[in-house]
Amino acid sequence: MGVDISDLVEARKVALADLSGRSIAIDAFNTLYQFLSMIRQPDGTPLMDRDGRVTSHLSGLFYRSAALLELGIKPVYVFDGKPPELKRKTIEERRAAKEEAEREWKKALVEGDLKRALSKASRTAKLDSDMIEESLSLLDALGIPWIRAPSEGEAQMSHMVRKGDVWAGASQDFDAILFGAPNLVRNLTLAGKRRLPSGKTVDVSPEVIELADVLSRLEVSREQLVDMAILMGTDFNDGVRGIGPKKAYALIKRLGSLEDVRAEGKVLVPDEFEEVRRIFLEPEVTDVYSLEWDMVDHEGVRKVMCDKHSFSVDRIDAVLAKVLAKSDASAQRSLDSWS
DNA sequence: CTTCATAA
DNA sequence: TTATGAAGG
Repeated sequence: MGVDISDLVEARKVALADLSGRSIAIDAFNTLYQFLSMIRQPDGTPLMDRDGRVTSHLSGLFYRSAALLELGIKPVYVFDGKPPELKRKTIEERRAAKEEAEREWKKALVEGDLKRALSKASRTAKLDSDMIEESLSLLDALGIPWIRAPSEGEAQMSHMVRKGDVWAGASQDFDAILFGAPNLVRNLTLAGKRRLPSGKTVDVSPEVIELADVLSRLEVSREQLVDMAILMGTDFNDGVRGIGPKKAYALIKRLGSLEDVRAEGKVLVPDEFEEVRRIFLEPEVTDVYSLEWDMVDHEGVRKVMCDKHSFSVDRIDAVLAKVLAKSDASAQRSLDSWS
């Protein structure tokens, strides 16, 4: 979820190939949830290994990561740590929504309504600690670095972009903008198309959102953008009833800050606004990490994907062959540059 | 989601 | 070559 400021920002469409040579910190939870909700059979059943364990997240993580490497894009996955206390309510609401979706999925199946079944199933995605561990093993085997954030993954990712250790953060959520990431990539997907719940396909291409561009267009500071988000509602507070992006923008433009909005007395500013501000402006992050992209451990990938999780050896090998060809080529280029 | 096979 | 649908685990 996160904050929906899509109406307030402009994104620049890019081709995946334009991102070649860049390092990108990817919001791991956001990405894995995407895979878990989308990679399903027509009745909503996720992919599973021979032991009945869900493998949709591994399928997505493997094919996408391999393709990024092949394109010369250097991914680092950033996992969430302990959520801020203020997120508790959001987490509980999501859990309840998943249970409800689970019931509706089963109901739709009984009624034989496959379209509705798939749509409901996609909202039941759950990421457990085993799935996270499996994902980390796969990334290790692929030679892709990962980081466990002390708290919010998006905060950690944004911190790394701010420091210049990576070029951009990647997530479907806009929160990285509020956390101060200078560059955010959305729709970091391979296929240029996405199937909607309706069954229709729409073109989607990666897009870049620049924090500086957002702020200069709106003529606000990041602090003011965060204040707008608090009025609209974030993962850490309920928004003010009746206030969306337009009204939040108008209010902050006219009055300047939440203190001033409160002083005017017309809008009931959320009580916890100062704490939510601190989450976005002074988040808990770490500088203890190393970004190293290693050689792909072919045998290791096979172990995780094929031995443990029933993926086809042929398919895995075919993808790895392309990645290895690419890394051999770059190794050759760097050797050439010495001569 | 990405890949694969098949059709236009 | 591009579009579409089924399969993948």
